[in-house]
Amino acid sequence: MSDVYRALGDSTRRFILNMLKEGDLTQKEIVAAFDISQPAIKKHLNILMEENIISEKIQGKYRVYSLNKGKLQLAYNEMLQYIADLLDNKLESLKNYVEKGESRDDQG
Amino acid sequence: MSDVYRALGDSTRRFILNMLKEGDLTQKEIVAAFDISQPAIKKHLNILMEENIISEKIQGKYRVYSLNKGKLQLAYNEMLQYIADLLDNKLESLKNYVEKGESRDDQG
DNA sequence: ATTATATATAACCAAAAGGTTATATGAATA
DNA sequence: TATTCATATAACCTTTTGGTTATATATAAT
Repeated sequence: MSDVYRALGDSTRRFILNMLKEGDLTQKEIVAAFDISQPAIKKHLNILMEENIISEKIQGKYRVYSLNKGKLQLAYNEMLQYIADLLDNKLESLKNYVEKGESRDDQG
Repeated sequence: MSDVYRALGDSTRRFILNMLKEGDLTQKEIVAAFDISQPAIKKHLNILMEENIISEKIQGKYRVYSLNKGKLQLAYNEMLQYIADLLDNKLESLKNYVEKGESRDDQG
């Protein structure tokens, strides 16, 4: 299992991902959304890129960042599989659980 | 949001959870499974207990740890929900994905 | 060509995380 | 009772993490 936990383990990074959900953004735009410095944001972006959760495209003097949804989906599946195995869960009920937050037929 | 990312963000702790899936274990047994010291393991156990992902039962001189499956499921649900929101995920396709490991229709 | 803008990078810092050893304590056993 | 075993805890160390400021570089605009 890749270390998506690390990448998602920081609230600034989670917020960056939330921003990128709405659409691609330049580094400048991302920096502007926070109270921390450009190098600090850059480090977060680097971490997200190391985990392949976002990717970077050079556009002149800009760096445009976008969500790597394929990778996120893989991460999602890995985690879902992991928890399903761990709990001997029926994927069906887990699916409901995530989607609706309901039907906790606790088969622990 | 509780700090599940922190609790699950360490591979030693995830391994401990895997061990506890098989059944309750004493601290001694858990320590024996790793190359790190008893106090180090104890710290990991404390973190997992702080997040209520495991619980401890005193049995004489032993501490018996058990997985709190309901809470673990909640923790994973939280993370899965976060990623699902990022992806606007249809969980139907994910079901296939996990079950058959196929159909990577990269919708990046 | 000069200046301004966007980003990259180096050097540094404080706090947190994960580990250690040494030792105390409480329960079981010889 | 003395000893051993399982665990707890204190003190400490190193590395990582998340941040800083200062400065370099590359592109864009004057």
